[in-house]
Amino acid sequence: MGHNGRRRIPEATVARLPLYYRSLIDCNERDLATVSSDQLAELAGVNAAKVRKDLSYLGSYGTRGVGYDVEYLLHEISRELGLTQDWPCVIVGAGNLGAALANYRGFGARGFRIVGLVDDASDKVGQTVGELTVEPMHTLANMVNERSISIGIIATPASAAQPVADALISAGIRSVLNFAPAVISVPPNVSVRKVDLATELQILSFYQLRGLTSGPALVVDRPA
Amino acid sequence: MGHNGRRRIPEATVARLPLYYRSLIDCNERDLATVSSDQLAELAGVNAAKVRKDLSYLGSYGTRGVGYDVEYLLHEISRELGLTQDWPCVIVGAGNLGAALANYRGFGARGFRIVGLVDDASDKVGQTVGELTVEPMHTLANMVNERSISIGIIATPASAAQPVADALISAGIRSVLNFAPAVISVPPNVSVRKVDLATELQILSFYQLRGLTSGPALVVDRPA
DNA sequence: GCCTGTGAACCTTTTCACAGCA
DNA sequence: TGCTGTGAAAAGGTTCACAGGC
Repeated sequence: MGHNGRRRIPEATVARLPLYYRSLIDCNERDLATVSSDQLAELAGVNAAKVRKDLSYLGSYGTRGVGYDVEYLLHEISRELGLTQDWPCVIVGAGNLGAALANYRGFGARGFRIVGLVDDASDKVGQTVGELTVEPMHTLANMVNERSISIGIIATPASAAQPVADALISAGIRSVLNFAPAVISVPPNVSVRKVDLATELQILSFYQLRGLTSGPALVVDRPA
Repeated sequence: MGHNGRRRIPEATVARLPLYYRSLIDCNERDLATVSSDQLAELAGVNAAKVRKDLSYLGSYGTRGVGYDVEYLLHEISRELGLTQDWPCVIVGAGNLGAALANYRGFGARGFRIVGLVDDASDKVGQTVGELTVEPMHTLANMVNERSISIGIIATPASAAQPVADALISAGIRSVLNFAPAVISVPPNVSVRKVDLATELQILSFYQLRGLTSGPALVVDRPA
């Protein structure tokens, strides 16, 4: 089984694990017992060498000549990603985006439940969004504590992003998903991921402008 | 001025240009005439060496001992990103997410106007969302043509993503932003960027689980 | 024969460090 | 002196290609 055991998993690999996870769920629903790196690659939209390399960082979970046991690999990846446990989330900002996120049934369901929705605008506080009621900012620290919230989602305008981040962090949050189009500064023990719609569109426009394509874009193979 | 002239801009650099763009807008609003790579780095949340390298791919637009002229650099980056022109977009999927995106005033405004909202559900068609009316799928090809749409935004459930992508592409779209949690296959002359909330949360959960932080996360420097 | 696991080659990206110009 | 522009070094990520077990 080579040197394997406890090597540090590269960031690029971590970023692809959710992709494999989703692909394996697919396999499972189609009652496949095993998958090859080729099949998994196709489902995940990457190439087979990458799949094998990535999975090898987790351990030697495949069988030569056969492939990977779907259930088993699914279990291992879930464990690595922490999807066997619950991650209560709070959304700050109950505007269009915040409300949509609160209602969104696409959080891979597993684990990431929205348990709080916060906004400071007095016309928002008290409103109902799905099963949540909008609560005022000053309740944040208590909320995080009482509901064991571990992830904060920023869905405010850019100008509010930094103060909101500060508030989340001083409430004890150490993982932040930022939808506001602004860079936020955080201490080194806090993770931030950002999702920026304008940025994505601008990248598309760059390539469209030149008749080029972004990425390997080798995600081909459709007949037509 | 070195070898510069028409070197190909690396993808990693392209992905950061929107960040610089936004930072420069900030500078402009604060009436700064010039900005150094250090300042720009701080605003964009990257390091100064990267800023200089990135900007050097565009040309030698800085002045040694001084920095970069804000207006001028802003103009150059706008041009590179194609923000001097209009990019009409269509959103497919008028659920929570699609509706939120249609209303979202955070597309960096410039250029990316949503000019169509499409959904196939008969209870959605005809509804009004902001200033848009939901139109049925079969109007897509005409719409793309008549309104010169260049970017398609997929905001459907995962199961619809591939057929919707196919429809967009056969309508002539060559840039796709995919919010559905599914991999879509496209021919090599089409760009796809994806935004996946579940993926982002799972990456956060991976690092939180281990008490680690993703990325360089050196975006520090806040007093406290 | 089939498919994994993995060194080694290769390519991209980041960082360093400093020459060169204002 | 200050800050850019850029070769060169280092790090990180991807792909190749094949040994090795099923």
